[in-house]
Amino acid sequence: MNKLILIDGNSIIYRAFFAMPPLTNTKGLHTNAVYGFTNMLLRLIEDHKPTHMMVAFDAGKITFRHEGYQEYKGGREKTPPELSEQFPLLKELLRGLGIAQFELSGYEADDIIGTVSKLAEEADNQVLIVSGDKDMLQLASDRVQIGLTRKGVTEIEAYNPEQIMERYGLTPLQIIDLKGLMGDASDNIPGIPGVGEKTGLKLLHQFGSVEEVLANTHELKGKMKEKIEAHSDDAILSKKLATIFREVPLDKSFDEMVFDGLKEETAGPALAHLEFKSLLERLSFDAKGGVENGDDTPDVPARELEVKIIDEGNINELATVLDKIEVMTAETYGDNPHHAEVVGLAFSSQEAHYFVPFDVLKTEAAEPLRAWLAEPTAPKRGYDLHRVDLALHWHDIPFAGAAFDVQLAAYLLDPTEANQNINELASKYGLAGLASDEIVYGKGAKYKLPDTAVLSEHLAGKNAALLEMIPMQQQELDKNEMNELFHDLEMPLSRILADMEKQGIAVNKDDLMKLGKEFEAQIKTLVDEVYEIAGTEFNLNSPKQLGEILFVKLGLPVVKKTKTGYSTDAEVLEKLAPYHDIVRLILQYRTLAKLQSTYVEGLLKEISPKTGKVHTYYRQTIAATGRLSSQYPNLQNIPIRLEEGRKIRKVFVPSEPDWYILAADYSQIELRVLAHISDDPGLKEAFVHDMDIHTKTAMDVFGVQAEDVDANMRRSAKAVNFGIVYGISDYGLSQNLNITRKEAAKFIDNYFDAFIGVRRYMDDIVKDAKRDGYVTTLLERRRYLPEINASNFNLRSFAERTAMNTPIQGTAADIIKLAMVHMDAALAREKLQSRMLLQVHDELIFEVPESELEIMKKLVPETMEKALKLSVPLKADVSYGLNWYEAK
DNA sequence: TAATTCACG
DNA sequence: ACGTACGTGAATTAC
Repeated sequence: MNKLILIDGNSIIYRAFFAMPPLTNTKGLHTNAVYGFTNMLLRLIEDHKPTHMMVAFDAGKITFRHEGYQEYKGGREKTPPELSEQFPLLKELLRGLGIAQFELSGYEADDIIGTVSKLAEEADNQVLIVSGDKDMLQLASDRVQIGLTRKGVTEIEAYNPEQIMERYGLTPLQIIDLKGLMGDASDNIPGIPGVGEKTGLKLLHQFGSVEEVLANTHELKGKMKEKIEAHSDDAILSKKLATIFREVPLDKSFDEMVFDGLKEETAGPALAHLEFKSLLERLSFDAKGGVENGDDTPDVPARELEVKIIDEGNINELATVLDKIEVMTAETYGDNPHHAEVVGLAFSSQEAHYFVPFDVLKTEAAEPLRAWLAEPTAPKRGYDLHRVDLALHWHDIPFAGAAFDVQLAAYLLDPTEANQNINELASKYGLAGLASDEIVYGKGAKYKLPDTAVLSEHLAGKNAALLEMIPMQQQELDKNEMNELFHDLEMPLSRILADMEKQGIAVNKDDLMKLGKEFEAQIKTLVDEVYEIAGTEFNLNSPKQLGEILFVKLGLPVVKKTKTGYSTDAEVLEKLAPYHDIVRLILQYRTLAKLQSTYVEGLLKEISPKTGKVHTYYRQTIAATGRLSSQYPNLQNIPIRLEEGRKIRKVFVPSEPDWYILAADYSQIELRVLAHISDDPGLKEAFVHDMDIHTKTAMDVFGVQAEDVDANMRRSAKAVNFGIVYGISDYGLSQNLNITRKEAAKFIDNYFDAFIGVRRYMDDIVKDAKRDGYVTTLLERRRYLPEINASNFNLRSFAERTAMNTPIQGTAADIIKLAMVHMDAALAREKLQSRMLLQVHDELIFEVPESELEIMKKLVPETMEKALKLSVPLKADVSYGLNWYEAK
């Protein structure tokens, strides 16, 4: 017989919150209620040894009870923020503890519990319901006990029907009648005024039910009779409201509630994350989930898996079952996939695991396997296939047909926790028994590859985890309506990115070295001058030594401090420039030193000897907003704002003679997106007429005509527009414009008066985020904001600004990604030689043969503008030249 | 490995 | 009262 524990999550967390003294973790989040809740859970598990557990939560503010009675739960005190911020923490912890949690929009936790307990007792199981709410007593039966919290939260008093009879003289169902008569102030259930527990019990002992009481009021007298007769409707309504609904359409089975003990590998990290050290000790769990073993010898993975190790002789065993292969994992070595070693590949079907050492993959006998890898119609599922594609490419093994990338799916499901490796993902999905990479390989300097037997089994373990994970992720993608985003945008994009990266962009090495020589000479002069003025030689790159010179030796005023000492950043130096000639020189030095080390030397190091190009690596799972990031080298931050730096762009050239670099960038994409999602009439009109948006903003904020907008007004308006996109704060704007906070606040207020739709958007999106715990882009990309209800001002404000910014930045990212997918298709469809090379957030860069210049000048901006239909037009400007500098 | 600085959108 | 603008990556110093 099974033993189920069903917990009323909302009720218990409330109790715990008020019962426990305040407690915060090092990040400033309150954790006392979660702590109390956890203590109670551990106690329950120890005392009752349940086979199944489930925590139910209320979902949404409006429930079916509001249909008949809109004032239900009206007038209730707002949940204190110190408590609301703990809900996401609790839910995350429950996942780590392996305890199921249910919620269903429109129903309360007690309805879910009522429904599950009904099913459970019908199936002959034992049930313990845990709550702080006496209403639950109505669910008691010979199979269902009700545990009510006493005083604190860890003490629980269990009731069965006999004990309820002893205590109240009522059957469980009569508890509903009692509440019908008494009402409940906290839920705003009226009941009959003047009837409390005592009178209610007396009436029920006499008549048995609310209906009988009302039918027999003639047997009563005095004030009591009047009140009951006057409020008979209230009593009926109250009884209805107090009745737990036991037919909730829950699409859940008991299997989903199975609890087979706390697993150290998931519970440990979850408890450690909350900084519950005492609980970790009590359970003697390790914060890392018990994966540390203290010595260097690799552990044998927990799962015993049989792996067929493939060699030239037995490769047919794999070749004949390729159509059954469901997942693959490639073991690569090295951070930069363009230079990564490939150690071997593991393939798994539902029946068997295979490991192919890389040397074997290169043999003639492996041709069928290589053909399968290269075949676009043969679907590949795995983790970070983009990296696999690149690594194989540089070893001359083509790869195609990526159909499901677990890393990418994880990124969409939670972009802030995406760079989880397979092990972390596996524990997230409750799949145990995977040895961690650290154990198998050792970490840091001790990193070394284990022998084939250990490695192949480890990879097979990963494959086994992937096999189980993929359907779970697919289900979650379905639930979040992210199928299109995943299958039609991000998956195709990952192949396009790989193509761009393999193509690379040519760099004129000689010119770059010449530029480096020029910088070197200028830097030398500047350094000498600085030493001369300072009267001593020191390390100009050291903020510490520089601070010493500026603020101690030269006695300049300290403008700003950092954690470790004086700040010497550009903003500070600008302020100091009037005081001393040395400061200008230092600023110039900084500019040139940056260009030299990052862009000349850095770029030179990245030029491939093989291709004479740089091949960046776009990362698709880093930025929380949905943007790409670029590494080895980063080609998304090549200088442009200052002329000295902009010259760097001259060395980026077409890779073929008589070709051109063509660049197209979206004009004001983020503000256009804002106009669309805020539906602000003024902003929309500005873009429909393609006005200069900063001038238009200045006109509306300052209340002047276009011709009266001076440069300063436009500059301020531009800063306000930036601020709006970033999630505005008066403080941030005041810093940016170097004005007082009051003046900045005034600007913002004027802006919101002029663009009321934008104000409404900002208010609504923050409200939505507080309600849902996440925000989304137009294409349903999602970002969770667990700190949106934090009581810590800084944490909460940051989350609020993120809530405002992410749908804007993220939708812009969606749009250019769409444009890239469409552009890739267009180049193929039109059979063009032109190649897409780079993406820089709102800009696409191509290399184009002269013969295709005319068509590309039209096709690129057109494709970009049509990527997604908004309520305002999108605009893209195009230009071209002999190098990236000229394409401006 | 963390902190600081600075390049980009 | 609180004290930050949103999102990245790379180079460098200092611990």
